[in-house]
Amino acid sequence: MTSASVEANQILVDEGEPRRRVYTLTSGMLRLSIALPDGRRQITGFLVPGDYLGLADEGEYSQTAEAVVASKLCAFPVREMEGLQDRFPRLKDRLHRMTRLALRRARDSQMVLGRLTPVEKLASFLLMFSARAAENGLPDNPLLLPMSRTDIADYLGLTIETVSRSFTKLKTRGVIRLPEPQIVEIADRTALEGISGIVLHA
Amino acid sequence: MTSASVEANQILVDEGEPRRRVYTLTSGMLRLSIALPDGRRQITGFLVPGDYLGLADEGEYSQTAEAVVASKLCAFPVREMEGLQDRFPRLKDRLHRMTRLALRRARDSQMVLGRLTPVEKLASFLLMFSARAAENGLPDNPLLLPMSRTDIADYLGLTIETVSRSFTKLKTRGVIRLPEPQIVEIADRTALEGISGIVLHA
DNA sequence: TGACGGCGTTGATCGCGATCAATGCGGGGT
DNA sequence: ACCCCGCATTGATCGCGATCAACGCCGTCA
Repeated sequence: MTSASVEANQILVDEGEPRRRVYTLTSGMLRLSIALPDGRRQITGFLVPGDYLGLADEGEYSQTAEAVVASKLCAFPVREMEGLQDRFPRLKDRLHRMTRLALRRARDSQMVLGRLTPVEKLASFLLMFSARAAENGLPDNPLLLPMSRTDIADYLGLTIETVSRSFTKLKTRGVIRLPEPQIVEIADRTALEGISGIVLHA
Repeated sequence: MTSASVEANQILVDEGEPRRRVYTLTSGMLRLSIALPDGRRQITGFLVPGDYLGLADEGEYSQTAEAVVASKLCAFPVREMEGLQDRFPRLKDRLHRMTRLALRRARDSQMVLGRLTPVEKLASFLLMFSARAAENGLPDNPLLLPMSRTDIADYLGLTIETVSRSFTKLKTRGVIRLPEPQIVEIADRTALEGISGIVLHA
């Protein structure tokens, strides 16, 4: 078990690279993405402290992991992991539980990507992020979004312009305030929940 | 352990219902879906024999499972499952492995939903289905699609009209043939792969 | 046998989100 | 101080996919 740290926008693991380690994020934030040959990109999720990286993969990583902000991690060589899991069944259960949670979140994301309108997508994104911030003991109302508009767009299947316009719509409706582009104040959580129309797995 | 069977379009488990059993599909096909209050629906996946139902959930089912065609399953009460997993570590590993595969597939689906065009979506859907049919020892070239256009639309985040037009486009380009709406003959697999632009987890 | 209803396809039109473009703002470097 | 450059926002326009609508086909049932 070794520790690792990455700076903002640095790549930690690359899609297709052999899966040698599993990581736990201890601080910061990562984004996981898949890219198409022509440059289109889909962000499949953001990792916050306590989340794992590389759990579901087999053979090689199926996603690229980059730091959104400077981050620290613990790295476990996959060989050691197997031994560890045998010696500590509780660890094995924990990893399995985290994988199942990741799957429930991915299913939520399928719903968001496939069937919500841009404003609904953004509303559900903000609520999910607020819930996850609260879970990590971070402020959940003046909410800090460390990622760029481009990242949000690539997560929600939109363009940055549409993301920006959706922020403006929520602001105009009085549902949120945006003192700074990265700081979201949820003015009316109930309204936001009504707009999102969906309850996501925290 | 008991067995169960459902007829076409019959609901097996409903979103929100307490999770009392885990199932394995032994024959037929299921669709898993999430619904919004206003009726919008997202199909998150199709289950083929060998797949499990309810693995990722905790407390209650997060998705509705319906039969696409008449199907048979084995049902395991979750209580027994825990005991079984302790007595048969191989079973536990198998369930974990299936969950991880389901997660990789869900991530692929996020990419498809968020960033592909309708024709690309359909191409990748057909390739994935062909691969899974082959895995199950079913014919993978004159490919049988047991689900309706509505199901395909709700899986790909499109309308039935757009799905139908995308079929027509692939047909016009000579990539597939459609002797019947439910039978797809892949005339040029390489071209289809080029259109899809993505390699999905089988 | 004819009427009906479900399903898939095709056509016509609309409107939302993508695209193209310009502007503003703030931070960093020389 | 100045000039960039990256990022977010806003405006103008385009075009793709949704929507509205009609039709054909093939079951089932009386």
